[in-house]
Amino acid sequence: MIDLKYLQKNFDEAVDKLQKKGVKNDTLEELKLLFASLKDANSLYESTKAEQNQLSKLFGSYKREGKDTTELKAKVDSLKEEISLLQDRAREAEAALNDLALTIPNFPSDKVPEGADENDNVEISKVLEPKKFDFEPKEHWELAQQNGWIDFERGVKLAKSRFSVLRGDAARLERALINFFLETNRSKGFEELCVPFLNNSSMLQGTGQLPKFEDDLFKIEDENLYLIPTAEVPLTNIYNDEILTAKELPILMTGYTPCFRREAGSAGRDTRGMIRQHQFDKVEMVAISHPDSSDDIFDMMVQNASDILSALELPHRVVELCGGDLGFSAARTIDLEVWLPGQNQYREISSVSTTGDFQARRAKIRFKDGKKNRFVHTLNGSALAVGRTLIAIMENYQREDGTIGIPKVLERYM
RNA sequence: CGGGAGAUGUCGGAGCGGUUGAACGUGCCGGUCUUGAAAACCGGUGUAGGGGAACCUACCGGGGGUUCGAAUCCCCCUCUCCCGGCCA
Repeated sequence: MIDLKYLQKNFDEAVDKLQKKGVKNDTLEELKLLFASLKDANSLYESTKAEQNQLSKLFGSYKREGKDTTELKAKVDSLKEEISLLQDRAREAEAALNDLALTIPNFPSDKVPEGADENDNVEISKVLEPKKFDFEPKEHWELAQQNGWIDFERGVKLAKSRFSVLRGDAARLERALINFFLETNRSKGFEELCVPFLNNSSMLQGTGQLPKFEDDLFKIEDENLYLIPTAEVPLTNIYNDEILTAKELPILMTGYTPCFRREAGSAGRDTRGMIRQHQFDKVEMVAISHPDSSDDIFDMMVQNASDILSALELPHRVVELCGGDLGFSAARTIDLEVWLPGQNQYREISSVSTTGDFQARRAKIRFKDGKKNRFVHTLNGSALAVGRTLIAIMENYQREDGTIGIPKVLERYM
């Protein structure tokens, strides 16, 4: 949730910022109007209500003193009707404002470059040189088939398209990766959590998936529950509606969860192979931080994800997302893209974002700064997407005969 | 899924329908005392919105109702706990 007071006071600046994210002026204009009309409706209701409260108090003392109350009662009765009307109006104004405000994306940070889409993202660095193959490297699905690692057909049979089954060494490798990631994150100070894979609507609103992106989620019929699209949802919302002490910050958390996505808008994209599935494993980092230290934590999280890729000896590049490519909740995002020799391109394997206080406002996560309560900053990032790491290992560690090597750091986990 | 109990501030736990935003304890902050700490004692401490301020409004799980007035009475929902069934 953006800061509506800020919007009101610095309207032009806010419009400017949100244009980077493709929000229309009209929407913000409307938001400003709704905010003003809520204030009006509220103060009118509150002052009238104050009057009624006064009279009701008076009524009490009249009764005690044995005075006649019929005149007083008549007065209050006439107020009551007016109040209920004013209250309805105030509530409507609040609901209208709230509905619209929840659909406004976060302000991009000043560091975010201008740009319309992923083509305008800025490469910051490349880490490790892609290895030269003296044969034509295969794509992961070929290797998967050859090694009996991934059973796409039976995944589809069990569920539907975009589901798959890992078998044998692939399943073991998946498990090894999860352990390796969790252990690495833990050694960097992240507490490991094991959380529910179903979260209720209020949590999904807290992190920004709802109300706008309901179509991207799997919902449980007859229950107010959704399969989580990322561990960011449960990990961030661990502190939903809580007030932390400054001493506790920063809180660094990591967790492994499967992630579930409808992929509603991506028909036809990455249909082959395991790049884009309805269910995939991911190890996530989440930080709840003091506003002053979130920039440093952001850098640390990017570095951590990159270090993990380096430890696996996987070539990758670091990319700063431009305004047009930023997600709804993000103020700033850096993607790590791993080199896939079979596809001959870099593909996203980790995405680290800071949301500033955007999610904290929605999820009401605050901390005591002296006497005052302030919103924390929340950050999240993958370290790493497990399925895509598996693919990267397959393509980067393939040998001419189609067999696949295992990264050294994983040996002790297999 | 069946039977019983409950939901109040950081936590524990009071609360005749009006001076209760909420006793008391605890926690936290400040002070006295102490070589230091503990203990003891004194003071301060909920959240959100509005207003320059005094102050006003809302909140005792959520929603509705009764009433001049509801944490307190009535109805619905949700959740939690205990007993039983089922079950990893």
